[in-house]
Amino acid sequence: MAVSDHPRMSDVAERAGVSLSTVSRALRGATGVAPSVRENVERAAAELGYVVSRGASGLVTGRTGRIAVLVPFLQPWFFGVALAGMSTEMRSSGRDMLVYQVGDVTELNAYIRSLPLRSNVDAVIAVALDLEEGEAARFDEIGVPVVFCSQRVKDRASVFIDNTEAAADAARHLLNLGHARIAYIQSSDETGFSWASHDRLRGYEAAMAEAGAAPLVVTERPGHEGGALGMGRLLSMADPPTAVFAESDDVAMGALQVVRRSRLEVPDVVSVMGFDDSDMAALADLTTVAQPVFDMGVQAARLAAETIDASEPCSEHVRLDTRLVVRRSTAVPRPTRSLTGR
Amino acid sequence: MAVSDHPRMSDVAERAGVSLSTVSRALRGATGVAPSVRENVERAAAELGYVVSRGASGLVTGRTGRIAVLVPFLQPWFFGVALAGMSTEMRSSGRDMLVYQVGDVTELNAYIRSLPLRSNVDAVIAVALDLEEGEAARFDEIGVPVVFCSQRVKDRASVFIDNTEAAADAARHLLNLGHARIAYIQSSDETGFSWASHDRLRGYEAAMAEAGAAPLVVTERPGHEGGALGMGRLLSMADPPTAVFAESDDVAMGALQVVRRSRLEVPDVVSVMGFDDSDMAALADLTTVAQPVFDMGVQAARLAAETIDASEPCSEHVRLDTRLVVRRSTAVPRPTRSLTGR
DNA sequence: CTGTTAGCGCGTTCAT
DNA sequence: ATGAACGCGCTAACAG
Repeated sequence: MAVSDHPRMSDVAERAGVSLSTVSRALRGATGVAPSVRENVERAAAELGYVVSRGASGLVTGRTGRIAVLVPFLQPWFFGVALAGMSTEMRSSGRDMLVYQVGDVTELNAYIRSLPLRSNVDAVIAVALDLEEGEAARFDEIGVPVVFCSQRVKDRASVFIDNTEAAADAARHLLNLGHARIAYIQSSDETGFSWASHDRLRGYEAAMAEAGAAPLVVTERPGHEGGALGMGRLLSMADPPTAVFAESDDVAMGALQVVRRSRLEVPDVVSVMGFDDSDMAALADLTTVAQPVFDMGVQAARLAAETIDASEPCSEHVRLDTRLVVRRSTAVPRPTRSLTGR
Repeated sequence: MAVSDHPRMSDVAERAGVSLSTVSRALRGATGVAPSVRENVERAAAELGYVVSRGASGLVTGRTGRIAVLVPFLQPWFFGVALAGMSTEMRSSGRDMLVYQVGDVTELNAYIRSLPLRSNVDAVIAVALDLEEGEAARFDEIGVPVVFCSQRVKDRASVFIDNTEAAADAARHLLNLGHARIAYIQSSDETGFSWASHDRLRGYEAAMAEAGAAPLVVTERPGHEGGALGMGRLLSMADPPTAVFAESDDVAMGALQVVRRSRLEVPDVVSVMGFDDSDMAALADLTTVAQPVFDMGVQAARLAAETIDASEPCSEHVRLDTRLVVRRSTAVPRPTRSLTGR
């Protein structure tokens, strides 16, 4: 197979009338190159449409200029936003972003091992992989620094929010509005609960306990389908809750759908609160907890870049703030216990 | 700077008790390696956690095993799904996916040139970049085969749907239901219209003309905000339309929001049709045109892989089918011209 | 400030 | 079926 006919550094050198190493220095922005020469070289490179081969330079420097991002899914809003943040940060630091959809966490181990990471990327960012306490060790054998995004991992570089505190704030908001019967809808699949969900539940429970209110938790499948099912169960209880706090906006949307199809009014009959502030939340006028997903991506990429530049393991923890976004899906509770208030 | 301490191929060779070239052959699945030896080598590599350095092998083969994907945005549903399709296909063909968010198309040219594509990736997939007729030529100078996804480009490998025909089908569905006053909401920003939007408009117009109905087009900013504004304008007309066809689900969602906030019933008062079948559509019970976005990603990645393997330019066109997904946002028109029908 | 030289890790001849 | 030697394009250390 013939080697591709791309221009090489020697072509640029010839055109600029200098030596190979001068081109290398000039293009790399290294010091010790006369400004006029540098300009010449850059022009020659541009005219040839030349770009350095990262493969060749990485062979020497031991750096690839690439960061791998591992996501469980690509489709949900959350990952698109996080990737956008990372992309922005990596663009400014001149690094490239490799994206791998790892899918089911149960096959995570095997998949990670099959990935060409070691000596092919400088760092890995693992996004919302919901690892168990010890599972982070799986990343040790890939021989590349890892930054965790949207999950706090002990003694590892990670970027995260305080799900527990944020959920407690959200629950308190409902309590402060005067709600006493507040349900929490959480989701669970074959893999079990996500850590985020787990932490949010704890925050909800803490706030309820603090207020002397009895917790009411329903568990359904993930996504808006689960939200619809959960709300269905709540609406068929003897004493339906006046407010529902869903684990995520997606779950909340399912809950809202059921309420609206039943022609019950939100928030008159039942208040609904979500978590995420995804793009759907604004559309649906959903009160929710906003988490800075884009910024989490930025910070994760920044942490990765720092780790690479420092060439030593980093275990910095970056906790980002959440904020309650109050919209029209929450209000003071209905006065009576009848669903329609009539 | 010390070279990283990853295991090299020679380490595997030593451990397996064979030579370097045998390891290379075994790991690459080349012929001419005794089965027992191959097994030994693979075990040794696994034990060492060794993976081939693509940089080094690419230096020899001229192939990087990487495909770059260029997207204007990362956040919208569409791109996540398309990337998921590509990711799936690339995983099965053992290639890695580099993702670049190119952002504003106006700076596309400069950005593409700054990207380390030539001799760093084997192919480029450009997703929904909305290029003008001649703009595709910008990709020529990067010296890498390009596949266009979600845009038809003359004489270039591309994967796309027939937006015009799909939109005509959608409009015909509304006409067949008995609607005569059907509006189309399109979006436009500083960059102008997208090609998809443009093509859909043509389909709508053709279907309307065919039925002898007068077209009614409103143009607003992109996204659900534009949909809300557009619907506002339609609802304040002397003779509001009985059906609205939005350029996209996102726009349709904005339109739906306005209708619902006005306490007008969908589809009793006004039918609403979208385009995309995004995840929101199902949630909102929105009738829409489904386009196979995931499959478009798969096909684009497949085309890219074929082009690479054939090592010659490919200009195959892959047209994928759309289908109308009828939900509860469309129905026969209200009997009277009053908005509430009373 | 610039040029010369020696490898980086691997795939591919060509021997054996 | 296996091994030895060469070079892919580039950077780094050194010499000038």
